[in-house]
Amino acid sequence: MKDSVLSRKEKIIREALNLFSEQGYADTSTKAIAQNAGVSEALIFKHFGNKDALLVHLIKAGYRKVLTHHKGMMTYVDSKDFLRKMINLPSKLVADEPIFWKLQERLSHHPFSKQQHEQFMKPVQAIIVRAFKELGYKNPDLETELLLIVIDTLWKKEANGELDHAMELAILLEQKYDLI
Amino acid sequence: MKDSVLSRKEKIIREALNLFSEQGYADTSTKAIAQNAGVSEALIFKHFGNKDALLVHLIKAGYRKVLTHHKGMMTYVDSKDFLRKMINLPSKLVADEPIFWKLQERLSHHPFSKQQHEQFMKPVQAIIVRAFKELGYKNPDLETELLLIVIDTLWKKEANGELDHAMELAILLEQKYDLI
Amino acid sequence: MKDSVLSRKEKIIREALNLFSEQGYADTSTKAIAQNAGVSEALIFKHFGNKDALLVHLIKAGYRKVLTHHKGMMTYVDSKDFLRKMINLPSKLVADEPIFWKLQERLSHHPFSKQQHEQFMKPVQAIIVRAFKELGYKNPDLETELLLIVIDTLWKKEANGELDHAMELAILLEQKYDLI
Amino acid sequence: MKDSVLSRKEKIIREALNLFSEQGYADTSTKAIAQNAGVSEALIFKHFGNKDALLVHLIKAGYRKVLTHHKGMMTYVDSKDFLRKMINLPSKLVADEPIFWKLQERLSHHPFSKQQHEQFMKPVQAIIVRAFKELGYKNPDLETELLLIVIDTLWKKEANGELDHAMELAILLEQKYDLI
DNA sequence: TATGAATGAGGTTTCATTCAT
DNA sequence: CATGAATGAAACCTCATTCAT
Repeated sequence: MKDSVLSRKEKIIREALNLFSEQGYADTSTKAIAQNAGVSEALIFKHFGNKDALLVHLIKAGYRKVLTHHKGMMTYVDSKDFLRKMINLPSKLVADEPIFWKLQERLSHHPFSKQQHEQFMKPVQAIIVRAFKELGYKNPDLETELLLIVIDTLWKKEANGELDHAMELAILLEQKYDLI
Repeated sequence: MKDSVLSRKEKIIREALNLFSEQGYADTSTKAIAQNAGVSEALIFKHFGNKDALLVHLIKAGYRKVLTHHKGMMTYVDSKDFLRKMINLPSKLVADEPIFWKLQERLSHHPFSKQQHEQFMKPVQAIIVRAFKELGYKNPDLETELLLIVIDTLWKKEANGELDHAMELAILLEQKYDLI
Repeated sequence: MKDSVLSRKEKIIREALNLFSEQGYADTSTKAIAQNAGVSEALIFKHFGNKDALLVHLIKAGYRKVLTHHKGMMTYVDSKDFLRKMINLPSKLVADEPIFWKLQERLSHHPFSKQQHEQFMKPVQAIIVRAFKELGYKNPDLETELLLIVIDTLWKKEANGELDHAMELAILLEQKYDLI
Repeated sequence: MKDSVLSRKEKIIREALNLFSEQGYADTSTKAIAQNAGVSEALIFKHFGNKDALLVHLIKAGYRKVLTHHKGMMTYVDSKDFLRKMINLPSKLVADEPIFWKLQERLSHHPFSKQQHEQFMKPVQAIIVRAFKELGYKNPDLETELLLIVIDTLWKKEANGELDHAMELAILLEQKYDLI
């Protein structure tokens, strides 16, 4: 729609994101990206060097945006508040950058994608453990692992449009953890 | 080790399974499969027609084996017993056919893989709903959705060797659902 | 002419030799080779792996042929005889495998080409030194270096069709070294 | 070191000379030249039109410099003196413009390079013939051809750093032609 | 003068697949 | 049943070059 105000580089980024997230990395040719972006194939390589570097750029840029946007989201007020935030994080993240998270889900086996996601999630883990501890849970580490599993699937399904009752599920979880 | 007693076709199947599950479908060439199987590339096409049909064969065969092996697993004795079975299903499945489930996880976006998995899981869903109903849960559908989410991630992580405390997690879940 | 009796692989070899020797390695595309050989481009890679390996094959095969053909040429009867042989070697070599030596000249900067040629020439050097010693030359090493320089240019020019009086030059050299 | 006092055009010339002479013409991209020169790729085309014209410029400029520098070198005093000059020409030339002669050697198949070199050498040939005639050689033309062959290899090897005993060889040649 | 942005043409290589034997 | 020889199509990428600024 606002095609004309996007630079060619931005068009490439947009179409690469779209195609990678829909068809996967291997099944998206640089030619297809170029055509969808209305740009010469060579320009992709001028801007990003090679196909993999384009993907890496997408992922880096995505996490950068996510981090600046959700900085406040990670702040710890009290244990219950934090767990509530965690439970609702998937919906918020995906609502903000739906295509990026779809990409992240589809490419979860790409080494860089994997690494970045782990790096993004690592700090969270420790805080969840702390929260469960404060709330007197018997096995905070295991509780954390379980919650992270749920969260992990929540954003993946949501990004894929496979989650019909995201909000209800969040509420159910909040009840189960007695956060409400 | 028992290379010599495997037919050429079986060798192809074995190596295709290995490679697809490790590197994905698109990143595994028929040449690589043939080489690993010690077989001519052409033989793959004699036996399976084309690359996609080989994958379809793998998936069908996998689910066939799973179904015959775990028929009893699905039988409904009582609600608590069934939920317990469901919670422990991932570990059992993956223990039985680790590579198949790794494949299934890696190829979760392949249309046939997806379809087969849904078909495999559909019958279960209804029974879980029933179990939750019998146990007096307020929102059995939502509870089912949540449990299925957990189960889904359990087998995926387990198949990928990313689950360290599978058993403890199962026990934790059983406690949470008051099954123990 | 005898196109029909040449295998496709041999046709590739023949045309690669022709084109590389005429236009150089970098300026000869694999497509051009394939077209001249009446063969698909992919076949080049099936047979040789990559373009450089094709060149290496050409060079190796060339020296193999040269060595088997000129084994006797290198035998030492007496000093004068050997020097005479050396002086006439260029003409003989080029007469036998003109295109190969043209290739060798054009590609003298390619590392493998260079290496193979040095390896081919090294044994000769020592024997020439010995011959000059036996003939009482004051500085056999330097005399050898000079003779090798002449020989080196002789085959290069001859391979390039730039030597009009090869035989006369050989005779002149034989006179200068008092071999006649 | 004196980077700052070189104009951009001169930097291009310098780096093109370096790269062409080291890697050859086809294997040197205009991008590489621009990067080494710290200059935009487009500037090469502003200054020289196209890649080939840049090479032609290099060659022309090289011979121009060589000619102005070695004008006296070609003057004929007497036959022996001239032959002595010819024998020592390679060392002198290469000492003066080592990279240019390396370029000339590497690009000996480029039509313009070839043509210029022939044009540069042609006048010399006639004078060498005259010198050999004056010295009473039986076959002055053939003697000239041989001497030119030696000279040709001398500067090529010297330019390539493959000549260890240039001076000794020159002396040896002077002795052989009785010039000392 | 100098550049950054852009591209068409072409390069090498890989791929899934076919076919004669 | 099994293969070796062969290929068309397409992949990623590089190149010399142009043009607006």
